[in-house]
Amino acid sequence: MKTQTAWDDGTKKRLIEAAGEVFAQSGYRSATVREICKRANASVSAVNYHFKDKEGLYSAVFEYAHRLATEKYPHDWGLGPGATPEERLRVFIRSLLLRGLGGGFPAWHEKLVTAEISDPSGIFSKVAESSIRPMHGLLEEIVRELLKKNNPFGEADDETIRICSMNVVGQCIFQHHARQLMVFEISKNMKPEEIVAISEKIFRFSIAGIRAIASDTHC
Amino acid sequence: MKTQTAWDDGTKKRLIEAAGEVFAQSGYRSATVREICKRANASVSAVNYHFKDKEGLYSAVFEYAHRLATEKYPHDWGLGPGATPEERLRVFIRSLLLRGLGGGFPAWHEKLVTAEISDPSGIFSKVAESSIRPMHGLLEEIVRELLKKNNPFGEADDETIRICSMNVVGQCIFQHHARQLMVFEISKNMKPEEIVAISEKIFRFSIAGIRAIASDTHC
DNA sequence: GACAGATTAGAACGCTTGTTCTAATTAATA
DNA sequence: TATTAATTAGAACAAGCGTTCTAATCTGTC
Repeated sequence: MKTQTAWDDGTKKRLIEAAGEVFAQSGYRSATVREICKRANASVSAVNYHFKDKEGLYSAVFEYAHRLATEKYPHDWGLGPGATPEERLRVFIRSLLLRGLGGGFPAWHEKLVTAEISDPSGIFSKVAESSIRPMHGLLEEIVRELLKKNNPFGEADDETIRICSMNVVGQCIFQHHARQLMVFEISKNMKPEEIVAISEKIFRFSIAGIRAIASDTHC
Repeated sequence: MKTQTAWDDGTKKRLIEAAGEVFAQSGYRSATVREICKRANASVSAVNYHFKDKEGLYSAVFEYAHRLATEKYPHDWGLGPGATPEERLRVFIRSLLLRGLGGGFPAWHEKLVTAEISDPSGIFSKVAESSIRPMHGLLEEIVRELLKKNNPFGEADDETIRICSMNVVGQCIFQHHARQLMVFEISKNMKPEEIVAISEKIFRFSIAGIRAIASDTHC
């Protein structure tokens, strides 16, 4: 009766992880179930049995990847409630980069996101709402605090907050894009120290940028 | 004998423009020749006759789009040779955004690039080298001057220059991504004033970021 | 060992893809 | 007008896709 044991070490997990790689590399439409099953050493009927659809498999992959990624690299990396917005931004950027640029299992989560961005499958909208939205909200909250802190008299409008947030995310996402383009094999993963070094540069870049924008708002 | 007249107003041009839209929206693999031909009011054999392949059509589209985009929005927007690097960066960012966010024909060029980034077709590497490389080189030259200008004693290494350049491009590219994700219909184009306003914010953000990075380099 | 349910293997089906092929049509020249 | 080449239309083809189906196998319980 303990059929759930299969989840941890059975074909179900193997399928999810193989699918994650393929989906991340090729996008939803271009990925084929046969390729996924071949990598997972499973039969094509297994995906139908466990997930009903290719679409069901994709949703499962996305949820699994998101759970793993945020467990390993949370947005608030052991930060106390009294942390300054600067610290929170630094940690946010570092986590986002570690999640996407590192090798191994949680690596293809961000690649999945970026693949979805330029070739929307439609499934994304339903599934990713729950994973993207709160992340986005957290970042905007950080940016709002930073803007207010650096210009207490001016009022930061939503448009300004949104653009600053997008600038931060854009810098991080583009790291995946560019490296995926340069290096053909996806498995070429970077050392954590390198990733942290990059995130530090992006952090300083962004902090200065936000402060500049803050002092631009007519007070 | 004047068979080249067909290029300007014949099915060849219609095919290219229809293909541009479809490729930009769906990526190379997901786009179908039948859909392209339907939009262009052409027969499926026309693509084979004029371009030999789906791949040939793609290459033609890319070259055409790149030519149109850089003609309409050059990287150096009527700037004299004595322009400051700050001015050149502002113009660079503005052109990049106008090229990608505006509606109409040159709009899908950048979308093509971003689609290619996350779902590389392999054709890209050959074709886009000539369009991406010089753009990238120009931006790195601007960044190098800015870094040196803001810290005459420190020497800016290549890694720093590259990351700053990537940050600038990442912010611009992400504007396409995010808006493509939010708004489903691709034809939802923005007004030029809005685009310029965004580019101005990104410029101030980036200038401040680069200056911060410059003063970080150990002198 | 025997039975029942869970799981897998692999062929089969219907559909869509890119490409090719032949006949029809158009355009230009003499 | 006759002839020749350029272009188009639309059916046809092989390959690949996601999915479904049935028989085989495994797994746990009596």
